[in-house]
Amino acid sequence: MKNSQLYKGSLNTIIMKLLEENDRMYGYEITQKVKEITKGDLNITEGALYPALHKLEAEGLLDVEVEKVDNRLRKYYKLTQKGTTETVNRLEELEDFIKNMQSIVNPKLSY
Amino acid sequence: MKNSQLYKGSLNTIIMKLLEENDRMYGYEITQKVKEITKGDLNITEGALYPALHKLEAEGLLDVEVEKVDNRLRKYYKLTQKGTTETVNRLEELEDFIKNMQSIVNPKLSY
DNA sequence: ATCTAATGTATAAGAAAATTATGTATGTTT
DNA sequence: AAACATACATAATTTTCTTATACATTAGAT
Repeated sequence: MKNSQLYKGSLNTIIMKLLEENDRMYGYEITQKVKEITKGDLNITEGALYPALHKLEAEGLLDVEVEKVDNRLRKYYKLTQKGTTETVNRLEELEDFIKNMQSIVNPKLSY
Repeated sequence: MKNSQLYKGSLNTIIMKLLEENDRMYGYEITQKVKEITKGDLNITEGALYPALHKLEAEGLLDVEVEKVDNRLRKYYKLTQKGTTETVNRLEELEDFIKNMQSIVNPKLSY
């Protein structure tokens, strides 16, 4: 993991975006998916992931379904209706953020 | 200020990039420049800015020159040689970060 | 058979980076 | 005279993450 701290603050948005696409996912699955998408650049640690999931659930943005697969516990998370609405906002913010950061890196292209 | 927390962790990189372009800048000038570039989306607060500048200086990445303009104090910051080298790395990380975040937002374009 | 890695969740201690609030001081505009 | 802009700074608190640890099952390697 190239540990730049740039990813700070983006974890919630990442989780919500993945859940918007995949309907339901469990924690470990999210870490693997992110690792795959970023080609290993971003490895979400459990210490960051699980508290984030619990918080999103507490905020009413995620629902959880517990299942046992191969005798191992899995907690499937999915967006609530509120979560789905909120995801739209977060993704707008993310797109603005990306554009803004690009404007900063490459000011010549920003007009 | 649309306060998304996505910008968390990107302040140092923003400062260094601006200083790479503008040779020397003072704190207040940086806040105004960022506000301009992001069309008001990002307003860097003093409580974030000044500690960040002091830390970059302490790390030997920035040099400071104090001047008095219109009877008001200004502290001009510029990249040291070490800072210039480090800026190259930070910008690479930033570009990777942006690409990764784009892959997450728009997975259809990521192959 | 035994060990290591992978799968799966969780929390606690600490660090890093920000927000919020406050403080000081001068100059400009209404 | 009041409000806003310029210009710096710090302290208290919060947010978010890293690091370390913990428990439990399954798969693969030696």
